[in-house]
Amino acid sequence: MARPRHRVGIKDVADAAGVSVTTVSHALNGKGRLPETTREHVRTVAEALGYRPSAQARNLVGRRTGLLGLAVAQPAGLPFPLTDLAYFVLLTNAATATAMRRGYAVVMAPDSGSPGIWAQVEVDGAIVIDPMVDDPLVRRLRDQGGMPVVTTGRVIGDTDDAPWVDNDHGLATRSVLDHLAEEGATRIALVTSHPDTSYTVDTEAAYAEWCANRGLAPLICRADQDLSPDAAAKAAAMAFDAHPRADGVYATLDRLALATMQAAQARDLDVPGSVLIVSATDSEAARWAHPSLTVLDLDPEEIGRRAADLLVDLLGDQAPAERHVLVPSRIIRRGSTGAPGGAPPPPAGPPIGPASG
Amino acid sequence: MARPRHRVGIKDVADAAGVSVTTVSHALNGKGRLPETTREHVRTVAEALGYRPSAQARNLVGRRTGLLGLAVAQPAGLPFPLTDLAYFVLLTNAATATAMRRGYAVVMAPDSGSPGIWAQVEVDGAIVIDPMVDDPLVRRLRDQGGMPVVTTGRVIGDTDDAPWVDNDHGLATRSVLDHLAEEGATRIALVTSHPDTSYTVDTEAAYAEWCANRGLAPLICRADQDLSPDAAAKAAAMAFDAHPRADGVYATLDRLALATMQAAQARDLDVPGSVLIVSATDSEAARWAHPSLTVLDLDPEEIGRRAADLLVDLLGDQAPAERHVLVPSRIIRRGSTGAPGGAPPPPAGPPIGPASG
DNA sequence: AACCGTAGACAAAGCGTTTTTGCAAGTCAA
DNA sequence: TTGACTTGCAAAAACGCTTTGTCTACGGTT
Repeated sequence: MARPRHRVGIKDVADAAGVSVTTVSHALNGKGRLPETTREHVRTVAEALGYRPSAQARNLVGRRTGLLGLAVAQPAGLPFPLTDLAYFVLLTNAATATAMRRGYAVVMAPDSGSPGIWAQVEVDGAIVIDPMVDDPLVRRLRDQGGMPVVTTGRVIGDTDDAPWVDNDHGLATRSVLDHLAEEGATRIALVTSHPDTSYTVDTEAAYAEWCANRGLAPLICRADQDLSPDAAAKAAAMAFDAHPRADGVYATLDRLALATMQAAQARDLDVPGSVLIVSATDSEAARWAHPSLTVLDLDPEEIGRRAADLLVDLLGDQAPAERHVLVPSRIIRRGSTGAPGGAPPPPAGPPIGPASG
Repeated sequence: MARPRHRVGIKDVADAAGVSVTTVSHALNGKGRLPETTREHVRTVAEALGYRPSAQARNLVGRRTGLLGLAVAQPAGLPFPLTDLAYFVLLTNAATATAMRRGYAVVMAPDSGSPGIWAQVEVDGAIVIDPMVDDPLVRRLRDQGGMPVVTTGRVIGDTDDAPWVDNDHGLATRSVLDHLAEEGATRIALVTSHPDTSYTVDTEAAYAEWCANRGLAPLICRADQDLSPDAAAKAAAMAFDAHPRADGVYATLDRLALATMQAAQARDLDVPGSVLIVSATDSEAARWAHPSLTVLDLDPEEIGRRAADLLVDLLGDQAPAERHVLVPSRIIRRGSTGAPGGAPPPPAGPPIGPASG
């Protein structure tokens, strides 16, 4: 009751339970040899006292930091990641929550150049979002004490057993293309950025194969590296200045899809009347566009959760169930492929990819 | 050379320098009574050995966690903060970098309901972005061990000496309104969200006063709490369905400004020909819109930096220079107020607000 | 009866720092 | 010359946990 401000430590629990600190530690951590009765007793007392072990002390003895790094790969010079911000925020929040539940705090920072923030702070492991081909940040982090690094999206050029979490972009691409075809598109273009991440590579490959299977000529419009509005507009224009022009477009980023829509409308092509458009990422802007954009829901939250789980597994004693995780995605049909435009988002389609869990 | 894998600790430095660990600690931390020569010597040796003190051990003895919380106030139920994502990401990155430079890691999480993640993780202090009136999260954090909490934007209803970092939204509002008037607007409406954060309150107040000073009737269009596209559209519509209708609009959020532009264009009102629009926040979408939106650059990075600095000051021994920081903002003129539409963003106007630093 | 194995518990040794205390040697005033 | 400070450094005690090693009973074996 009149407890001193003194935070309750393992010693207090031991005293209250009439046992030694060793026993408390063992009981609470499932170590040592103790009868279940004692464990239960200690647990009860600890609970009653509101005991919460000090992360600092625990980390000190365990020679860990209790921190997980969360880095977003970021082309040099750009203030923003290329990844859509909403995607990134959802992923991040989910990863943070999961990591915390498992005893780790997440510290987040952009890549930002050579020495970088990541040389300063010590973390036990790291998650890198959307790494580039042969990503230097991933390499640096791995070198730095040989810590485990989980990537969301594969690192093209990496060894086979590097752990990752990803959507099945090949499968997703095929189902988007099927959807466009079903809705009547006969000449489908791919508007994408430079293929330097696994999802762009996978998407291009799946697109090329899909076209080949149907005897169609592929039309790939790549935007310049920097993804400026101009670059996006130029890439989008390619789809409509081609002969015959595209009547369906799959864009790998919402901003590319929006640029495509602008390009179409500038040419008096009605969306979805004359052109169907699908974006691979969802965003505020995609929902607000006129018409609203049909998108792929990549379930960034699940990606974040699984990445954090995988990383923590890797840090623990037992090996993780699987070093590679595929997260299913699904199409959200909106106005740009003819779904009835309206306020409440229409129900999502069936999941694409392996079942979750 | 053939050092064992053993990470270099304070003991190693002491041995190499031929002094005790006490001396090393004192020398490196500027404590104790040591001649400058000894300090210098120790520093040199430590540097040569690449010594980096263990944050865990340091925190353990200092009874701190070395963690700063970064929470974004988030209306219940919404997956996203109301704050623009880009604003939020820039602020966050800057705060993280600053905190790290000063020895703290930043863990970020959304508010997310009552018990919340913040009851789990222990932090030494926290930054809350854009708190609401009488924000419950701020209250909970303060109660929780009496930790210092810095807010970006004031908590309406808070005591006077609660520390905060903010833009001078009153000043900013006046300069936006002046800008609109200069460009020819005679009837300027304010499109805003419900006044439950300090910046909306300040903006409404400044707007009302500005109108009163000129004998103009104010026209405030408030969107519903949830800020859905529909709510935004409805608020925007008010500005043009009023009689006489608005020929200038200041919107307190980029999505409101975009909705306003859509509403105008739906009524065949040319922007900027017949209606001028300014948004209080910048974003990807604002830059991409047609015409691109004139916005206020709130300098979220500076806000993040100053908030982190203020919080760390508060945690340290010495009191911070000032408990309240005003960060200057500036207008970025773009197409929606008649700036020549084009690729390179036009040079920014003069700063609004007190000089930085 | 002497021996062994084991279940149950605990004391004590760290983990890598900071901080407190102590203690020589040197400096200065009386 | 003597006490009273000061200076420069080190030994040792935390900080709050985990882990290792040890010790005592006690039942079962030879």
